[in-house]
Amino acid sequence: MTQETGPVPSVLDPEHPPPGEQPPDLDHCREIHETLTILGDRWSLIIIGQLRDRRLRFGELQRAASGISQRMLTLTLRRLEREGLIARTAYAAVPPRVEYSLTEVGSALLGPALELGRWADTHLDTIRVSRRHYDERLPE
Amino acid sequence: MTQETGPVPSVLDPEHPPPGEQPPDLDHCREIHETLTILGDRWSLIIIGQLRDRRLRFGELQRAASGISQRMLTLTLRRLEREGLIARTAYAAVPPRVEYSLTEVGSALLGPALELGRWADTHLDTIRVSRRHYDERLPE
DNA sequence: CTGAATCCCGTCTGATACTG
DNA sequence: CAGTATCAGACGGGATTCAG
Repeated sequence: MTQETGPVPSVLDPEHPPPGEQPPDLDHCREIHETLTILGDRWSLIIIGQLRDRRLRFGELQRAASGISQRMLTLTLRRLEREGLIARTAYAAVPPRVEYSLTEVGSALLGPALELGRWADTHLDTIRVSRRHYDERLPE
Repeated sequence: MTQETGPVPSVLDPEHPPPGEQPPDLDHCREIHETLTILGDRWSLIIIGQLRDRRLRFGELQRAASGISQRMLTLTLRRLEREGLIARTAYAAVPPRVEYSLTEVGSALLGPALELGRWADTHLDTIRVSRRHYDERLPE
């Protein structure tokens, strides 16, 4: 997810806007898609996870999130900073030193992320099997 | 998220593969990214939400998920079926009648989705403000 | 060390038209 | 009704190069 092509539709009941009630019901959550737009990319959650318990410098982050390119690290950090999920601290020094840390909002995301992780742990194997079966049935 | 360009890195600690312990720790979850790849697109969660408590026909789904094109509905349903999150039942009749319903795995996703919804409800306003501030500061 | 700029490709998505 | 086929645009992400 990821492209923004029009107005964000409500995830679970696109027809009825959320009435602003307290318990987020599956029927009144226009925001889940917007949330997925925020961290549905390849790197956001990885970065957030790395920053979970300690602030890190740019280079540390790049090494920690193995495989990310300099470009994508920069872009992802900028966006997460813009959304207010991480904080950027630059020290006027030579060589440059920039540290990133989680904000409260960003930290609050760790819980839901864990929920997703549990679901994944429980069902991902089943899903992989399902894919294989599906692919084997079709080409016949 | 969305593109699959290489081996899926662990989300929260890409360097260390998950040792296969029970409590999914933020450090031992290689799967969250794979999960986000599954439902990080624009429509998957919308479809799943619509199927939460009742099976729906193709046309009903398209009307329920306002805005989705026939093409994207088809593609999304196929993928979700392949992952085993939804089940497709076709009735040999004229006119054709196809119904979609959640599988157990798909239903199990509703909980984590609600968690994300709560996070969104709590913090999304803050995030929107943060974006505005960020955009106002920069262009100066 | 921390980034910005550019080029390039694959994918996601929508619009439209056609079919059993 | 429930799709399939084709076209075209937007965006994500990597590689590489340059700069403060």
